[in-house]
Amino acid sequence: MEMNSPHEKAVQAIRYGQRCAMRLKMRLDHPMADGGPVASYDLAKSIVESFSNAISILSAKPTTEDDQFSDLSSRDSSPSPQGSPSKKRKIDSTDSSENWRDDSPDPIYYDGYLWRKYGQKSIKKSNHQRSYYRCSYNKDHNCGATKHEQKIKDNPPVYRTTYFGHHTCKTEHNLDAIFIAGQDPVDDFKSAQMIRFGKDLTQENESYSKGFSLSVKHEEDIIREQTMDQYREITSNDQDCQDVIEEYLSSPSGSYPPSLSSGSESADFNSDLLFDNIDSWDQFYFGLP
DNA sequence: GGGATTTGACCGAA
DNA sequence: TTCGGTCAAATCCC
Repeated sequence: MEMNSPHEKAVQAIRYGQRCAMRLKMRLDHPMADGGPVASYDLAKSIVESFSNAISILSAKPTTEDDQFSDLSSRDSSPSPQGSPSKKRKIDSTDSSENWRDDSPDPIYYDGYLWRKYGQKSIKKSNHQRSYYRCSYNKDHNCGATKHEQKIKDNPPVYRTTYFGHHTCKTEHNLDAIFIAGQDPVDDFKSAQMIRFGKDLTQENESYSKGFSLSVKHEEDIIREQTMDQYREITSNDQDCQDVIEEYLSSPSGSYPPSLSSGSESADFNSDLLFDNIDSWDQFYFGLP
């Protein structure tokens, strides 16, 4: 599948979100109609994901040195410390290859691993404190992975997370597998595909230890709440939704979007998802079987 | 009560 | 001596 420029990818992501928003709007306007098997929550999830990905793509500026160290992944595109090394940079080429840094507009709430905070320090040359974390399995599995996180810019906010060491716990609690299973067909989307929502994670949790599952479930709930907040904001913009609905209704076939016509790009987004199974969106983004 | 976080103390490197 | 990383007791929260 040949991908287009980052700008075109962002447009495709936005269009996809627009289609999902349109369908959600239709469902809200006509709650008694058969809206298909896809849950409204899943539609909202896809909307948020697609817009987040568009933002991530458009925010990337690989021209400056600082940005070359940035993987503009947010909490809804959290990094896999070892999952996508191509998107990260070594801090020091002479140092161990396990050191990575990651910049994000938000603190990284979830990056595929569980961390326990063990310290916080004021840094001389910074107005912001640095927080120190080590892997929660530091003792259980003798995992030596650590990271520290610090706000390095105020406006716009940039949080820098620096990772150290290997996750020796990874083989037994490999949440990363959820994130990096299979190869994503669109490389530039990798940096924005780290969140896992709802039932998929819940199903995965069943295979983990009790405590681990509870911790992950907690983060999942946080993410779900954040998504629902964004969902409410989206659906509150009624005029914009109405414009989309009108565009949809004006389409002779009723299919969406009427303007998604440039051939190859429509193939990259599974429009069937809008009327069938939202899980295929996960397959598209996360490469899940 | 137990696990997670906070925060001042401690320590080593520069 | 300063600074950054870690320790560990105190505290918080479920």
